[in-house]
Amino acid sequence: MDSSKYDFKAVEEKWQARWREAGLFRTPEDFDREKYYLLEMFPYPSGKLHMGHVRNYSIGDVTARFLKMKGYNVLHPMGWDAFGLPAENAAIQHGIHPNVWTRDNISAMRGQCERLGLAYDWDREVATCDPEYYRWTQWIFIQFFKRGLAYKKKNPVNWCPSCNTVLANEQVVEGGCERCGTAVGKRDLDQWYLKITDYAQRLLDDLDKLGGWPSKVKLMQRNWIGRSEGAEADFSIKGFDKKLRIFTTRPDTLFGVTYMVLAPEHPYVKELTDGTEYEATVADFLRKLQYVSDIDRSSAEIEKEGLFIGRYAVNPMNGREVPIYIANYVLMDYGTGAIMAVPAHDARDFDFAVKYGLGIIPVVDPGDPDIDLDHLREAFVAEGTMINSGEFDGMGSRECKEAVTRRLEDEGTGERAVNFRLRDWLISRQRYWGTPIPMIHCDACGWVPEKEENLPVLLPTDVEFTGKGESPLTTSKSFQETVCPICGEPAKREIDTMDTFLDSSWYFLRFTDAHNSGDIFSAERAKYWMAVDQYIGGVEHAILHLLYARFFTKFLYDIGRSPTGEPFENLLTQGMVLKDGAKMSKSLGNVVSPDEIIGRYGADTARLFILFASPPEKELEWSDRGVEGSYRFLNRVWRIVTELSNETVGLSLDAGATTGAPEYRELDRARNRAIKKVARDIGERFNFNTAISAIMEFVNALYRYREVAREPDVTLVRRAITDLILLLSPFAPHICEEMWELTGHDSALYGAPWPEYDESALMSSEVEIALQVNGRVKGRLSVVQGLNAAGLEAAVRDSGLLDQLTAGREIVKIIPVPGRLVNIVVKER
RNA sequence: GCCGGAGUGGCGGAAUUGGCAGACGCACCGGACUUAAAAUCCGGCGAACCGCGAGGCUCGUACCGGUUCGACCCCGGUCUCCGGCACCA
Repeated sequence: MDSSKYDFKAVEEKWQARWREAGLFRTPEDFDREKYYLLEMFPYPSGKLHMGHVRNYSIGDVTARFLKMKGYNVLHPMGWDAFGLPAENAAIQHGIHPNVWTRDNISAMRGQCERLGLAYDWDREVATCDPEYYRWTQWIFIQFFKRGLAYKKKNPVNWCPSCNTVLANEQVVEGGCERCGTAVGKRDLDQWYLKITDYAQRLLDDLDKLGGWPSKVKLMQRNWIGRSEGAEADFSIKGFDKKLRIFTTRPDTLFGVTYMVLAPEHPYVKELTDGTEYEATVADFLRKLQYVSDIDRSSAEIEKEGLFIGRYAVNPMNGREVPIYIANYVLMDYGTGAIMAVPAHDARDFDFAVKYGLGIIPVVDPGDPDIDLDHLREAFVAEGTMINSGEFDGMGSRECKEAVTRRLEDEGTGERAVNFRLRDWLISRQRYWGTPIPMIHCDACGWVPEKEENLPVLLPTDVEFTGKGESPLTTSKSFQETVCPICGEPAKREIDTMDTFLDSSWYFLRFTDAHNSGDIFSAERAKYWMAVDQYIGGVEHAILHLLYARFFTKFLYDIGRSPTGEPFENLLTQGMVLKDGAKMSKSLGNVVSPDEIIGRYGADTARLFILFASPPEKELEWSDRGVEGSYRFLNRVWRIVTELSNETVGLSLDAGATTGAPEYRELDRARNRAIKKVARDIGERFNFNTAISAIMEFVNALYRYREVAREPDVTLVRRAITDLILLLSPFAPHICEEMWELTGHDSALYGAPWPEYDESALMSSEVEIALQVNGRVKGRLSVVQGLNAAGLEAAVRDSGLLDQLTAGREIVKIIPVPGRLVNIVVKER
């Protein structure tokens, strides 16, 4: 063993064992102290951690250890998002029960966490597949059901033919399955939904309260919720007694309507065409559409297709009769499933009108001579002045929206309306390894929830995993056959399980009271710990997980359970870990395994590098050289500490006077500067990279001191290395514990108080300022500390440097900036 | 297409938010130690030009322009890259 290097393997194993034995990371239940709830997004137990996890948890761990040192009562738990498809696939492919596979993975990953030195309170560990956990997921579902927020509906749903299950809209990415990429089709299925749309407005409004969230994430959620303001209007249909209701965000353009479009699935379509000459062609069109929707939808944009259905609608504004079409570009599940088409002022309608030779009537004048209203080349969608709009002519289009809406309301032909893009959340999954939906179907009583005292509804074990056909739960008779909780007659259990996003929508609440067997969590504990003060995870969860978690929290708040309406006070979205400019992946062969790095350099090095290489929210480019640099740095610390401590062990910090030598003051200034900067960078800015560079500068100052100081001041040195160990300990806890012990401390380093700094030691009596001429630095001047502007200007004038700097040019003015510089403005020649 | 974000040395990145651009690290170069190498310690390191030299001088934060005594930072425009949404009426 090279004596200039520390034995990281021995050191890390030693301290991990000690921490474990001492139960050091347990969270005391001390409600009088100021709390800090720090949480990293819990992982899916795939089997091993990847570098993204290491980054995520290193950020969290440094913060947790720092806050603990700052005196907070810190809750820092970890758990497992343990339901999901890979476990089931393992069962199908290797014949391992999903539960066994999952448990094995969890213990492997827990071991990795420990080897990274992560200070988690494992006493609060939860796995969403624990019956004691999913019991409460089921309980929450029943509360939703009781309040009419969970319902079953037959609907065409997104179906992944490869995963054999339905997908939420959110899980369809560019027309393909989020998980496997297979083209998603449509199927008519009876499915459970959660009525998240009831919360759309609040989910939107409360984003404004989340000052500690990245604006990017808030914007993504805003767009996802997609609030649109406008109006609904009734068009009558000639020879038909029902009105056709449409939604529009542009009521101002009502006079420009030249045709109407219904979604092909609109219920009127059948009524309007049955028995007419159009019946056959319409049926044909629908069949074709079904086929189209089943093939690759991800390829860019689909050509707009439509069909006249032989009927005419009457414009409520001006009585104009316009033809009614059906077309693939109108969706049944947004608005009313029908639109008024204004080709002059809507890009989609314009395309369609051009293709089918339909009229284009401009009603908004852009006031731009370059735009020829009679021969529009594209739709004009911006604001302008109304034309061709009867009494509204000359009005600005913005006021016109209001005016038209008012007229619709006065005449009873419409009203103002708001629509959201957000749809209700489809939560049924035709899978085994998930939380069973605790519902029972009784022929007499309909859908009835399981009695709460009977929860959890356990996953049965007598199932077969074939990977074909329906959910494995269909193979368990004992599971399906039950009795109705209301009438006691034989009844059947729901065999679908829940989307795993439900499991992860409330786990942060369970951590506050993880093993409460009588209740979801105690009100007292939740009140103390909630909300999560800092949540840390990848941006990929910016929409789904974070939106669902907010929704659940609001619901639990409404029923008097959650003490807060928002779960996460502050959010940090960390960037990806890249290698050679690309995301690490097996197919690219650029994966760096955490185990390998820990084995070669130790956990302290891995943590240090990953935090030093880049600020947390940015992408991080993996660099083997950089890792070596971090390793070298730790060894450099080790050497100076062991060397200097030989001379200072056992010395009291209060001992002796210190010399006033310049090198003394310089080292002491470096120490104070580092304490201040590291605290600020960790605690306020989350800039771990600059915190580490501040520690490096401090170490460099120590080396410089050793180089220059003829007679090292032992008190000074001891204070410096003590504080150095404290500052570095959140980043590299193992080596720091070892050095702490080595330098004669007998108490644990974990949780030791963060050092104080002395502001006055940061000041030197003189400060060097820059002398600029016309903004360019031309010289320097030492002046006394704390000089105001006038004093600074006088000092420059008295210095006798002006003539030399200006070279005889006329001085226009002098701008002194205290503590920084003086700019002398001269006339250029 | 719409909405966001970002462009700083050979590389990762700093810059107290309008005040000395390039902290810290990587890579590279030089010196010390060594029989030698590695390791370590010390020093150098944006570019062009002038000077034997100490040093001087100009340019430089994607590009063009503006505001200002002073701009990586603010404003207008352009380009490139990344991310989100994508027929949402």
